[in-house]
Amino acid sequence: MRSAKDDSTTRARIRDAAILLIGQKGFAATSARAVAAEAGVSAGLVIHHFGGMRQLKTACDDFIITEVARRKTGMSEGDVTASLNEWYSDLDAYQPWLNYLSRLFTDDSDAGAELFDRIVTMTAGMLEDGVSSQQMRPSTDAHARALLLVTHSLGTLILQSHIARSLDTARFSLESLSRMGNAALEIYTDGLYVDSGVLNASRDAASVAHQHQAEKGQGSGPTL
Amino acid sequence: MRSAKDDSTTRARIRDAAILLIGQKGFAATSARAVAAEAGVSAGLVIHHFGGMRQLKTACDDFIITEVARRKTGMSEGDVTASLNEWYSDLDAYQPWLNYLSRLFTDDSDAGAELFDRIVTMTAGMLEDGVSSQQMRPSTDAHARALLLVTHSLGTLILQSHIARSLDTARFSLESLSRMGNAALEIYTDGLYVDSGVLNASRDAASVAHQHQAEKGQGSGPTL
DNA sequence: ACGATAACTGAACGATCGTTTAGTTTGTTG
DNA sequence: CAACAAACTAAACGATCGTTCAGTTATCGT
Repeated sequence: MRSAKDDSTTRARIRDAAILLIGQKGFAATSARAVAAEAGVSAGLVIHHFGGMRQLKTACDDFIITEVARRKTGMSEGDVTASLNEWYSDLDAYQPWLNYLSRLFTDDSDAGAELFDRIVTMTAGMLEDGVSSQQMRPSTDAHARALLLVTHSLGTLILQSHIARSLDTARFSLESLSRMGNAALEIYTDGLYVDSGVLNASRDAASVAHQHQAEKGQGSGPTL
Repeated sequence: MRSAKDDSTTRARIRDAAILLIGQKGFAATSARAVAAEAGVSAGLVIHHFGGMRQLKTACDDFIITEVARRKTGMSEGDVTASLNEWYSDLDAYQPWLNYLSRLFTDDSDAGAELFDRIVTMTAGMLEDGVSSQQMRPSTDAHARALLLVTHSLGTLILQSHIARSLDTARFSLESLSRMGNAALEIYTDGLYVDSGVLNASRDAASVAHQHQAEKGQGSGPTL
């Protein structure tokens, strides 16, 4: 169930300790000494192996990004969604990685930006396939739709602690994943509104060339 | 266009400087001296007015939460969504507050948790109203649906920098808000899938009592 | 005008930060 | 076993952290 790169070298232990702590507290709140203690080594060794805290951070970024883009079996090598599903299926083992991944998108690093864009591109491709195979409805703004779906997915990743608390389950529990997934599928299948009143109102408002910005904002209602 | 609490006391200047910097870099990466420099005062004065950095943080939390729950005109006093729409309509002025708000939800503070739960409760009420007035479709899991919509909304808030980059606009630009809002309304109105095949498959998989967790994960497809 | 009170500064304190350095242990290779 | 390289530790360095403190400036009621 573990990854093939499960090496037990000291360097790997330090890297894993850093991923754990950065995922929990964030990079700025993670000291070299704390990483060393977690890995059971001295502080100097952390710097000796990575050259510095900044390099350790990028090493962790690279590791996580490589892992998120890797699939053991079959599939195309860049399938990020499949990787995340695999991670979701063995939550205890992968939770530190999921935590780190969240941080990657919220402290706006270059690595996080590249990964985000790659996921958007991949999602756009999946939507294209879905539309051309007539399983999904086309959008008037395919790029925005892909971006929206990625935002929704990563939003549930980043806000996992709030979701778990609100549902009174553990983080990334099967129950919360199932309930949130079904709620999403309901909307993705039947929509939320019974008719297209709100959508039309929004399009009308937009075509009047936003005289009053506030109006459009209010019109979006639950969209926020 | 400014808030009524636009006081120019030194204490308020320090608090605003802290909100700006914490919103930009995060609390752990914001020093008392940096806040002091931004406010144009000495470092000691920051501590003198707030008693310490931790108290300054909670003062900022309280300020933001009070502001987000406050409406100048008319509406019920706890309307968070309306406040956010107001903020969205004057983006240059409110951007520091939006940044700080994002941090509130990502460094899992108690204040952020309380605000999140309040937004969920409020959204659940809006959904109830929408259903009972026959404007929205009912859900088999109303709580999960409210939680999902809040997650989506706050996701677009937290991931704003990625959204702006992907759309090649400024953060919280009108163009990006409009495109993302319409993409969301499309899905909320017509759904994403042309039929209920995926939804049914997911429900079938769930009823088999998750023998293989991986299957359900895969079944959710673009839901991630 | 004057004492009291609050606002405010600049220097200093101890703690902790990332990093360096010197020296020790460990492992490999002849 | 000798010799060299890598792994590793403990101590120390300078920088910066939050906070304290002594002293100065401004504010204000009487």
